[in-house]
Amino acid sequence: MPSRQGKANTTMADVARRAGVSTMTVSRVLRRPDAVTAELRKRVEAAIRETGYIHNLVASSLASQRTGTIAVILPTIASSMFSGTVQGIGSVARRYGIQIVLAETNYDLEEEHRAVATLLGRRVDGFIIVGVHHLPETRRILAQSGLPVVETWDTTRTPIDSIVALSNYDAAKAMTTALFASSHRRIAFVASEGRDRRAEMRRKGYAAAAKAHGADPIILYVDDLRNMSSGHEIAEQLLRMGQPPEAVFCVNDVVAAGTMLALQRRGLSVPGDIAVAGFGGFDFSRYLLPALTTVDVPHGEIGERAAQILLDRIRGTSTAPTRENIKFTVSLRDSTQKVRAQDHRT
Amino acid sequence: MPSRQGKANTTMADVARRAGVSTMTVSRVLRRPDAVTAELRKRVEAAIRETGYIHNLVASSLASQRTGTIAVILPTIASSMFSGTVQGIGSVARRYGIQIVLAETNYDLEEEHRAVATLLGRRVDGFIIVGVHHLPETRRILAQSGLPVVETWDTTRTPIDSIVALSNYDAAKAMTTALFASSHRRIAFVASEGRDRRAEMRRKGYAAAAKAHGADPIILYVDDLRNMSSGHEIAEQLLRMGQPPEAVFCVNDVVAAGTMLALQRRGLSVPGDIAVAGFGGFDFSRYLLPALTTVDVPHGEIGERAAQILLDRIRGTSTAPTRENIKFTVSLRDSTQKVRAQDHRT
DNA sequence: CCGATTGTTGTTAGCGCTAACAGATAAGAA
DNA sequence: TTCTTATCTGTTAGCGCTAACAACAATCGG
Repeated sequence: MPSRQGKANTTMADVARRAGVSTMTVSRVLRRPDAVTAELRKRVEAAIRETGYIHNLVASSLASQRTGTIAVILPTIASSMFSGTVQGIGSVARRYGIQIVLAETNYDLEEEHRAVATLLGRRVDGFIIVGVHHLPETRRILAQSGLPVVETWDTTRTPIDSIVALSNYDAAKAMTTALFASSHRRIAFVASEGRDRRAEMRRKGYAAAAKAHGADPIILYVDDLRNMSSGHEIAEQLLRMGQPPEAVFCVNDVVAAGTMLALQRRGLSVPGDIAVAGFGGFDFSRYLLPALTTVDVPHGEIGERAAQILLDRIRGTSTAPTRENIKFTVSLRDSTQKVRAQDHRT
Repeated sequence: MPSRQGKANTTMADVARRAGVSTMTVSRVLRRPDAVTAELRKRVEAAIRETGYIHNLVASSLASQRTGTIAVILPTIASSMFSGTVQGIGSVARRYGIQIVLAETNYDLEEEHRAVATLLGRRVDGFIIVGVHHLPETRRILAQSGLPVVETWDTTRTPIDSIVALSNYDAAKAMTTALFASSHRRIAFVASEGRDRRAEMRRKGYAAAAKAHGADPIILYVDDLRNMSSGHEIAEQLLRMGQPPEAVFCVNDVVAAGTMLALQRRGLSVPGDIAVAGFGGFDFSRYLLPALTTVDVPHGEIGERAAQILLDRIRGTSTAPTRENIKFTVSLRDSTQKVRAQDHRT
């Protein structure tokens, strides 16, 4: 019977015919070249070249029950927030010839669920998910699928499967403590109302450290944690306060940079008038003027470890859930050190 | 015969049996719900819920010869360079229920070729590719596949298929001319030796404008156009020059920001001592201090138009190659002076 | 009241590939 | 030599779904 499409694509059978072998041999040349004698391999490879054959991975996936892809589910791909993580994942995945499929949730659990469901439908071989907070329904379908899952960038006692854990709480607490140690006394925190659990944990870590130092937490809220424009809102709020804080610890480096620039734009000196700290150790932070104090997180390492754990589980090298804790570093730089403050010009 | 895997997944047949219909009806409920009577649809939907069935899109793709995915091929996904474009594509794709698969080339044509080949193997329904310069072999397999292709972020008289064109040459020329118009006389350009054609075109546009104003082009080279650290190299080079230029036009905003901050760090004033301009209109540029003069490009619009054109072609709404020209704007801001923006068209 | 039209559901035959196993051949052991 | 054993290639039977068409029921105009 003729093709349903009428437009005949080159298939493995065409290659096999041309090389005078079975399709199975062509398949082997493509997937495990060592399993075929050099002579046959050469003939098949020539036939592939001559016919312009392209291995149909859709059919291959269906037959082999493996797609050779892993899903990476992020709150956001647009901002630079997780690009280091993605790169780390990519470097490992490339080594194993595994493809990555990226999905974005916009910090929305419903969207996350939809992404997971779709990717299960596409039969990815495993999941790396940023965050540990999911809909019960999401946990259910993931567990039911039996696929390996690595959660990351947060910590929990009850991961779905494996976890590359980072304690945002501890990290924010450490930064706050360090700020107190550099003799800042009134320290505010910039947070957002909302659905980002990692941001919440940072706020709590800050509040705990503040209380431990006998200080009342001062929390400023902004809408968008991904945009430097939030810095203007912060600056306004700070200037409106009767007794502004000496230091502002922002939930991430983007907001911190925005805040610092907005303050400077209004003629204030950082850290002279107000010190500013961020979170995340984004690449640009060290180049700002003054260089931004931040909680350095090894973005690439998080991705690499998550990918390695996932791939070990996919390949069956590892069979038990793994937990790995990621270390952070409080990097005190000029934006909070009064000593080396530099003058600044608009 | 038992499953080859031993582990029986819920299939459409299970759902059909439970709902007392044929698999075809289940398939219809999933793909074109209107084509099924409400009564049957409800029964099938209930059966899907009860069994926890997940539509196997791999099998679906193989049978229907459509994957419902499009490939987006970018030089880099990590930097913020193309995140606006991706977002634009995403907003359109979501509307049509189409998934995006992202691939990264690292500005390497060989890598681009590998990405295209793999994605052809995954039987994506179409391609959006940043750039118009490809290996002949890449053009060949794309053309041979018969799939719609939209190239973008550059311009050419011989696109593979459709194009959302931006003239980097004209844009850089316009910026350079604008800088001359604001009475800068010695204007340098920051470029990279290398494989990025869009960067090359900007350099040429700059050089053309410089010559048109009777000035000798001054070109500074850096290695990495994606990293703010390049700014330090530039600052060093500038300071080492006997007669430094009055303005530096950087190939993109990241390098421009890095340069500006590196100059300021060395105690120079921008624009007082040296004016700095960028290219791309990245979000952060307006928040810098001073705000960065840049060539504003409608990132989101590029993505939206490319996606719209591609999807029209996939759906057969449009059958002929389309060309669309994207407008850019020279946004003169404080880093060079204070004048109004002007419009141009590629 | 009947053939034609429209709308809905089922049947059949693959989509293009690979797992599992069988068969063939060469190499090594007894 | 004969019997393993190891290595390579081919055969068979799906993987789970949907396009195309057939079958059937409902609706309609004359």
